[in-house]
Amino acid sequence: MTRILVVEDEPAIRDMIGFALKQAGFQYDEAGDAEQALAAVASRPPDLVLLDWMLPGMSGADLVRRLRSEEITAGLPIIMLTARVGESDRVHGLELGADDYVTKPFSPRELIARINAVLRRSVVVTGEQPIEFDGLWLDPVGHRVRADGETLTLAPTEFRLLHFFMSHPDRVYSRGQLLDRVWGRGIFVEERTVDVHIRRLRKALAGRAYDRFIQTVRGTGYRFSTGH
Amino acid sequence: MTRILVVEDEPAIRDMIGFALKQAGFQYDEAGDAEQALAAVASRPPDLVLLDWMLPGMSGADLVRRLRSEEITAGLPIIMLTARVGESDRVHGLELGADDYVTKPFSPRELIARINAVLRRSVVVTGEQPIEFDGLWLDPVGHRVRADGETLTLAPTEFRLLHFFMSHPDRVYSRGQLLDRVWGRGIFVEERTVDVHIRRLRKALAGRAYDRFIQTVRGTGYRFSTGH
DNA sequence: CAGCAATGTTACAATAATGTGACAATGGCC
DNA sequence: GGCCATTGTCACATTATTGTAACATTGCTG
Repeated sequence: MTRILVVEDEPAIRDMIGFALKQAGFQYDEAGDAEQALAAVASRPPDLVLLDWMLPGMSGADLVRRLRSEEITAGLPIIMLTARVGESDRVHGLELGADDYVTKPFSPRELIARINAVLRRSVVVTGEQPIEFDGLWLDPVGHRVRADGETLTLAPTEFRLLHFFMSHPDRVYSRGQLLDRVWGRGIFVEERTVDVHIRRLRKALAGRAYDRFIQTVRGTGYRFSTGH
Repeated sequence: MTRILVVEDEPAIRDMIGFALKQAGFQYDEAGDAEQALAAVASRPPDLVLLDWMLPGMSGADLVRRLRSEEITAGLPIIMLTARVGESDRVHGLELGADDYVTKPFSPRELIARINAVLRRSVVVTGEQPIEFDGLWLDPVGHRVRADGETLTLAPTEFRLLHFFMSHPDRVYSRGQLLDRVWGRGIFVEERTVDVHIRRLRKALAGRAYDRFIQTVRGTGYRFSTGH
């Protein structure tokens, strides 16, 4: 499932975009300014960023520069949203490293078309590094998990769940939060579904006793931690 | 600073391109025909070549072939400029070894975007050295594949697919990404087409059990890897 | 320890993703 | 022009995944 981060301060436009994205089958997160955007990117790297040129505080251009300068986010596909029409601005945005831009006003159809085009172009995932905890190793790029060198087979949701946990260790997440961040916003499923997937993930990790990393916090949620 | 060689016989188009390139911060050289282009490449190798399909004398296609056949220029990123719209020409250009093509008329923005995309991609491009994994051997220049010394016959698409995979092992690629990078951008085919070609490639490799190198990652795409 | 809420566990049916074979269109080649 | 290889697409088969419900177990509170 493709996840898109929408950085836009106008709630009306944000909603419109959100609706279009949902229609098109994308998951998405929202950010009202550059700071929120950076936080969102850090906590859960999206597959693509839709970025308004005009933002309160740090401008869209600054944000692009910032994202491009960081190793991890350097390859993140970015589409700029801009009301400006001057060629110099366009070139400017592209020079900074945006992969494409869409001029307001735009139709949802156009937006989706651009997104698909850029996504197809983009060179795989955000240059994510493998993560390891005590011999439990996960490679986001290769989509692989190893326990003490032995490859494990995980179903897609199990993989995403483990990936999320390993990216955010030592933190408790409620079922609702997990649904939001692993399943995606706007996905409507029972909260107990999380329990079942936790169970499945634990089962998959149980062979080498790595299931102990997935811990239940009664009354709150679940946590990934190498400690007890 | 990135240097681009523009091979185009029409002075008007050349100027337009030159202006766009300058605006975008590229340096560039110009050539009016294939001979000038070869001379320019020899004297001052560019980072990328923008090449008109229709040239007086040696055609653009011939020039691509020529550049690809020379050791030093074999990996040079090439973008074709073409007025033709026929699907067969596109395939042709990409088969010959162009990295992308832009159909006239094009906007400066589009051109720059394509250039940036190709440049970003080409950084990772592996040379024209033969690649081998556990007895599966592929020669990009000779267009040859051997399994334990025995030559395999692959259809062109199968070969490109395998070549791409072997150049990027242990990474998962979505169907869309494979279409972009093996078929070429702007080629519009069903994503399921990838499945069929994967199947054909596996079949071709199955004799020596090398089909296990092509792995399905459910919900995501495919991966080439010698491991399981 | 009873009673209750939260979580673990299992089974299952619906759905989604992928594998597979066939076919028609296309273009190269003689 | 006729033959052949290649290719994209479809229809259908097969398999994996997923959400849910139902029941079991655990742990807490008084």
